[in-house]
Amino acid sequence: MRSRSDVLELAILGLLHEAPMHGYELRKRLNLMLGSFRALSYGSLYPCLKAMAQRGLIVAADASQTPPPHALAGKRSRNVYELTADGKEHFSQTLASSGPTTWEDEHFDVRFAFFAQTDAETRLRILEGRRTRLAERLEHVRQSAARTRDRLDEYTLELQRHGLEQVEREVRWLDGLIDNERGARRATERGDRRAQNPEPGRPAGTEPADDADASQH
Amino acid sequence: MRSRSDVLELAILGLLHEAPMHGYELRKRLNLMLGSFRALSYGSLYPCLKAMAQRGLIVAADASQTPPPHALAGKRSRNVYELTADGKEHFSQTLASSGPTTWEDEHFDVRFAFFAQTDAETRLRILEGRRTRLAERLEHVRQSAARTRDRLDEYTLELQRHGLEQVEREVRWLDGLIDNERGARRATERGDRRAQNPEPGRPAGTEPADDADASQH
DNA sequence: GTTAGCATGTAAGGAGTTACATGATTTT
DNA sequence: AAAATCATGTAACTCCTTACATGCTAAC
Repeated sequence: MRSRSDVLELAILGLLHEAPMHGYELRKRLNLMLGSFRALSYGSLYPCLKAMAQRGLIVAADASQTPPPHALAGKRSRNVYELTADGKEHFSQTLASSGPTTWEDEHFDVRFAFFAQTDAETRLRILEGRRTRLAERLEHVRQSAARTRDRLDEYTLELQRHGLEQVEREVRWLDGLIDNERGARRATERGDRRAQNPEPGRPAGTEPADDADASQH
Repeated sequence: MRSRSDVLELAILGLLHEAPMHGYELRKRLNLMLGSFRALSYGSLYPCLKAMAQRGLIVAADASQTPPPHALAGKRSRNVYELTADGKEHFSQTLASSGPTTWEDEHFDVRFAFFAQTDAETRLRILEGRRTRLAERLEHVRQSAARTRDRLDEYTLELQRHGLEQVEREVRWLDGLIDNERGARRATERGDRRAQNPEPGRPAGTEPADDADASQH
């Protein structure tokens, strides 16, 4: 019963799968990957790397191997990590899983970020799971909102409305993605070569002209 | 240097300010209030109540005072809490503050939930602070996205695009609210009696017919 | 009368942050 | 040579969750 925050671990495995990296850089990529904010601290990252190295998922290759731009002799700083065979194995096994924890808030983003390396069936199962999860929430919130509506002031009401709208939007986003995946799958089953690369693209109903206001910075 | 999660404390103060309550009910209201998910556990709530009672912000009035529906004699369960004078004082002082922590993610929602009891100037300052905060994020993410765009696969790109869009939407929501507050303030300054109650309403550009798709469950 | 839900609490532990301590490299 | 930024790490502490332990009340 592995605790439910192998999230960080999975993210690290995934990034190191693309290319070896040292902690500092890893952190920046990590912060970008997940919606992008909530800067992960070194106090989290380094201990995690250490533990993963001990478990044999990654190894710290001394910087002597790959001399960085401005000649950095094999002194001692810059621990460049890379995946071991075990690490690769663990990564792909995790990517193949699609249990209920997969579509929880924190997990979902990371799993989605590695969809390009996830097989189509798993992708679909995760998207559908997430969609169901959000729809449940929506229903729950709607009902309790209906029960308490008249007792609330306008600001609280507006907050609730806005929260609801955000989740609704999220559900529609998932709907678009699911449609795309289904389309790609049907095309593949029919042997349509052109659909080999799923192209998540923009889900239906999301106009690219959307940031007209925001682009005026 | 009060730790930055008086969030829970503030929320409790606010709810008890409306009406005395026991922990179990408090928890339900609490979970509704903030976007509505991430159920707060008893393991958090009860110790917090205890600590607040010790600090003299709230008192546990024995259930004997308000006998619930089906006659629950003053046995021992149902600790109904209410604010003390100190608690009320602390609450209104906190509501009057508008420091930088105010517009951080977790704080903001709670502060907004109590806007009806916050004076107009503070409301505006918090909204503007939050807006600036989000705009900074947006800028930061946009730039690092632009730097890494070509190296990313389509799913990661879509995730980034979606994240960006969400924040943009949030900014527009705030813009609407700020406009409303400014309008209400100008009206009040001119002595316009009709604008006494700010009516946050729906910010411009947010159609109520929005959940047409979602209501088909 | 037994199951389900209301109600309160505690102990252990997970996950992450802040603050500190250190040193190398690059820029000014 | 000073300042900024890259880079790594540790220790203490915070906040919260899970799991446990307990007992009352309502419904079937």
